[in-house]
Amino acid sequence: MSDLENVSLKLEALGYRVTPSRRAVIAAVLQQSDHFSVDDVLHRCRGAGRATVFRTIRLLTDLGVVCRLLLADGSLHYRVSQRGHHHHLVCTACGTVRDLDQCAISDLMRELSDAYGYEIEGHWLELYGRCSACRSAVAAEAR
Amino acid sequence: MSDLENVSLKLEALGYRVTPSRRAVIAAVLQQSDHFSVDDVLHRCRGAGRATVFRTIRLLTDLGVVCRLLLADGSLHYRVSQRGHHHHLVCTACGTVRDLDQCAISDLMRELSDAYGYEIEGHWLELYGRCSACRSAVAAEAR
DNA sequence: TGTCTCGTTGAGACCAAGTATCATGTCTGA
DNA sequence: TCAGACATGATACTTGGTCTCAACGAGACA
Repeated sequence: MSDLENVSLKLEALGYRVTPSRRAVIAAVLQQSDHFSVDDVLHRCRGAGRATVFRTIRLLTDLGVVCRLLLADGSLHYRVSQRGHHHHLVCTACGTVRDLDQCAISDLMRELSDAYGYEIEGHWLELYGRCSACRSAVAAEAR
Repeated sequence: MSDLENVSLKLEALGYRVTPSRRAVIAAVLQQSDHFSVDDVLHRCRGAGRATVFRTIRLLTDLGVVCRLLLADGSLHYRVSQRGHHHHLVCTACGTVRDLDQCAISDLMRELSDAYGYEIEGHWLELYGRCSACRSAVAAEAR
């Protein structure tokens, strides 16, 4: 079963209609190999209106099909999400993103919860750096 | 020496002029007991123009006098910063913010750096939850 | 078949946050 | 005194997103 059908079934199961516009947006989103902005999706499905694209992406975010990604410059992008809660490691040079295998700070949250008396409900963590490929490219140039 | 003078000296040391508009913005920022938006500052110093307020707050951010704070709803606020790099614990009920004493994930970053071959340059971490006061208020109501 | 309901649509107005531009004012150092 | 740099406020613009609204269309039901 394709990803598109998978997502369509998810939507239908929750009582949402799978309209041609929604299919177009979902297909455009699933085509993206890396992270993307709403604008990228808008360009890929000219037929669908701005509002529809925003609505559908929000829907996909709520469903966990895509996740939000805060870039180092503060702009908000999206990314197809293969798993549940996780974090990102963003290369500031080439822009590629790696998902971290699991939420790396659950222990930390327990600690903080005890130390400060907070009941921690959520968090936002993004890490920025240079991937090994970009580092070796820079090293090669320097030589 | 007051905080205002302190910041003024910092600015002057870096070659910036301390103009009446800048003083007004800095004073308005320092008056804020908790986090604030640019709009809050705009309301407090009517004399200064929008652009000047934005410019001055960016300057203060670069100087480390204020830090940026991402709220749970995604909106960007600012907060007077008493220390260097640190993170925030935001109460989603009453909105108060606690600074974490130190960067809590430096160990984690080393681990990830080794595991993924990234040279980690920066990160963004915000934690959201309910403070002990809000939790006990809810508990009292439930009784 | 007709019609009613309700989710969905696209267009476009609107909003908030921030930046760019520009004429003008002010400071500073020669 | 004067030129040049810095800073200003007003305002237009950009970006990213939401709201509104009339129209559409699928499904339920008589």
